[in-house]
Amino acid sequence: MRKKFTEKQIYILDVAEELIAKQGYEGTSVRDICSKAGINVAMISYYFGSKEKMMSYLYQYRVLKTRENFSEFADTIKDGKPEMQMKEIIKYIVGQLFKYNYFHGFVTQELRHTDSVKNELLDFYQLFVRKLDDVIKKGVASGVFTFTPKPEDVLTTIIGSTLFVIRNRNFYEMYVPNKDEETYAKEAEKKVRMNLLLSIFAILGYAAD
Amino acid sequence: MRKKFTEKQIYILDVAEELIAKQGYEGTSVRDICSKAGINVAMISYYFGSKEKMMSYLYQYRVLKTRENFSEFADTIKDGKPEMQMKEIIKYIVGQLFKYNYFHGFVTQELRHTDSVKNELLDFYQLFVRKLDDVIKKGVASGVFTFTPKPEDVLTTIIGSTLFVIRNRNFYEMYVPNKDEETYAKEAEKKVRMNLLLSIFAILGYAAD
Amino acid sequence: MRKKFTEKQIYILDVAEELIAKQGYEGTSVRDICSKAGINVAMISYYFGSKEKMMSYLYQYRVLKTRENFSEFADTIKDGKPEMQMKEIIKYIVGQLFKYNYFHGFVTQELRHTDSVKNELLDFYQLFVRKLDDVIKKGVASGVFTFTPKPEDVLTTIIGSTLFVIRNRNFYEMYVPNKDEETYAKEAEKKVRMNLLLSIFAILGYAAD
Amino acid sequence: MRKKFTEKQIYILDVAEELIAKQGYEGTSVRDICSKAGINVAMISYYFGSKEKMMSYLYQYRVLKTRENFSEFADTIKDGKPEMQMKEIIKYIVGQLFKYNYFHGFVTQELRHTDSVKNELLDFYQLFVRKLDDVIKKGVASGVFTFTPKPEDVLTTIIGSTLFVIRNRNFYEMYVPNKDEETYAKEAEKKVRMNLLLSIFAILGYAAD
DNA sequence: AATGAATGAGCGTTCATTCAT
DNA sequence: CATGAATGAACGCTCATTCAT
Repeated sequence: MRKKFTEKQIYILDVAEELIAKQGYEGTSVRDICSKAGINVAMISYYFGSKEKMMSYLYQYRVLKTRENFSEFADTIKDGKPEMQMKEIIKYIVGQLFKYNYFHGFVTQELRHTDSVKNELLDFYQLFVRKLDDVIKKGVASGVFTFTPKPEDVLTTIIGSTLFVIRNRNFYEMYVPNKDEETYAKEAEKKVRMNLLLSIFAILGYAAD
Repeated sequence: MRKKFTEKQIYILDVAEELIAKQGYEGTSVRDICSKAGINVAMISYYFGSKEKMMSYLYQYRVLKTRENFSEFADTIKDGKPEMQMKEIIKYIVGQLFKYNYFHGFVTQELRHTDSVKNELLDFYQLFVRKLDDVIKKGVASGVFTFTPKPEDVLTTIIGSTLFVIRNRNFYEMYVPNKDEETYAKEAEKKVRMNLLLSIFAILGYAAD
Repeated sequence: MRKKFTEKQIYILDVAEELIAKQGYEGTSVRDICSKAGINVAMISYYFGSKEKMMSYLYQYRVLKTRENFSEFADTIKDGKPEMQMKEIIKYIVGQLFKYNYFHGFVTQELRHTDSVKNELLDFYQLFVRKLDDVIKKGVASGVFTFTPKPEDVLTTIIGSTLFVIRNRNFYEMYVPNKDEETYAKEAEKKVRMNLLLSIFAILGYAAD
Repeated sequence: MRKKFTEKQIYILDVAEELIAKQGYEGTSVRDICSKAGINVAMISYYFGSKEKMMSYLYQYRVLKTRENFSEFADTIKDGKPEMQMKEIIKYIVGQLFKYNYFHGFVTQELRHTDSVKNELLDFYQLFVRKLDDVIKKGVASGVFTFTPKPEDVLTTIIGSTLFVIRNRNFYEMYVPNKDEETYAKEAEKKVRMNLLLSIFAILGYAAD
């Protein structure tokens, strides 16, 4: 059963997420979070039980939101052609990772502690895998795709490449025209998306006509 | 000029690397490291000056080793055909990441502190970019490759996908036949390598004959 | 503007002062102070920020108190005759040094660190110098004193002699009749005061009639 | 029985004395001393047994030297008139304190630990007390002095005033014409000596004619 | 006779958490 | 419901000292 969060709790989770993504879980003290959030140091234990539980709730909360979001998204593309669906999925995943990079930045790094929680991420990834599987199969059946790469590998390429770009900004920005804080993210996102589109459509043996 | 390390220092760095990769820099105490290494708590300050300097040395040491290793590798493939070279590069990078995943697991996460050090990593990545660029251009010139994807994007796909697999074992192991501790790594490495080969050769428009 | 201290802070400062006067700043650990005060080791950082800042506050606090105290004292003698005033000043300074010897015991020894703080002590000493100057000049003008020794030298003799007695108890107690813990201080104070009265009135060429 | 010191030990003691006088006993680490002396960190334990014992030896050594020195001095004045002797004693004590202020600067501050050692200082002070007593009595007998102040009080005034000046340089230098590092000490010494001469001859009721 | 590697204890400080209000 | 004072444990580090050579 999942926890319902109050507005204040959500606010704290947002602050915590940002700091933790920047500084790491251990590198972010409860005092940091509370100070930035303008609340009492005792509040995190008070609201969430402990720092670690807060982390768990933060995780839960973001997964929940992302699931809901993905459902909505899946709906919007359900009637499209496979190649369009694939293109939209790539765009969606890349976009979400860039938008919530705070979250995804720590999700695989900081959750060393809570194994239970990892299963939720698993379920979540499998949502994507299943969706990709559908699209690939449908495309192959309709003849628009030639090959059938494993959906988990396609997902791996999408998420892996995007996270690498996000986490290695000082590397990737050398190849991105605009480097100022505001536009970099947009340019980088575009570049990695283009790369993934080419790469994945190539491996699918997409026969554009 | 770079520091030379004694055997004992290297031993400590190895222990530290493993723990830090698992638990993060802040999550790994000096006491943890010394306890696991069977040495006195004072030794890290004694040998390296401080925990942070140790981190820097660890980084330096591993980059140094990897550079040397890459030079040797580059030599062994310098006379091959482009498609063979590309295949070997992919195999090499994936293999190195799996072998030294301890190191690469934290390299982009834990080095928030030392900007100077990031530049070394940058130089290092650019070694790969240049090599990939050479190979792609040569392949296109000789007609074996049809397209010219950006080398930085190819590198991004290779490293990103591999790290994702390494860091999300509990996801990827669902699609890997053997899951026991010993053989998993080997199987996962093979799977991700195959995926990358297909993916990158597809995007290169490789015309096998 | 100066910091206001809570009762608990003042209590800790008192404990710290006593220990530091006995054992020196470096020789007194935070654990010593907290243990004697019956509080947690974290409290000194908690209340004062750090051990060093605590030292600074301790100094500030005592100077403040002593200044206030001196103002009151100066008022009580302002209408007396110069010889009476001089006598009272000597009595007052000696008395204060004996009473707050903990503080004066370290004031010139332990404040190697904080130059800023030394200026406050300087101002403080100059208060005495000015007052002594007034009294001497008035006494000479009225004919009750014959000579005009420098006020800074008079102060030097008063404070120097008294501190020497306080700090070299095992020397001075040989010449003091009662040596038990309770009465020694009183006897020693009386003896040094008598010596200073004789000495300073002699140098002033005091013509008693 | 007293220890005999080798040249190297004396050298180390000299270095230690200077540092300890500046920074205090606790504020001076064995590493500081050894580093400044250009010797191995283990040497202090090796030569003296421990840091604390070294301190004790340092003390012993300086007292020994000062005793010998005083004997020589006492000889040179033994045939003079009491007023000349008194003048020379004051000059001698003040001079010694200024010359060996390193030593005297910590003698009453840092020897909190070693009670045994304090007795030696006691003996030493009593040498002065006896000498002063002789001179005073002789002067009174010969009619050149009128009063008989206690010799321990005279000594207290001499040592106390001088040490105060040495330890509170930033106070006293306000009243000293030359303040540069080289000449300050000389000027301050002269000023405090003049003050003591006036003060003590006044209290002795010295009838110059 | 002297070294330098290594130790264990203790340092000042910060941590997440608790508790009385 | 929320606070802020207070806690004990752990942190990275430096200390005087020891020990094998």
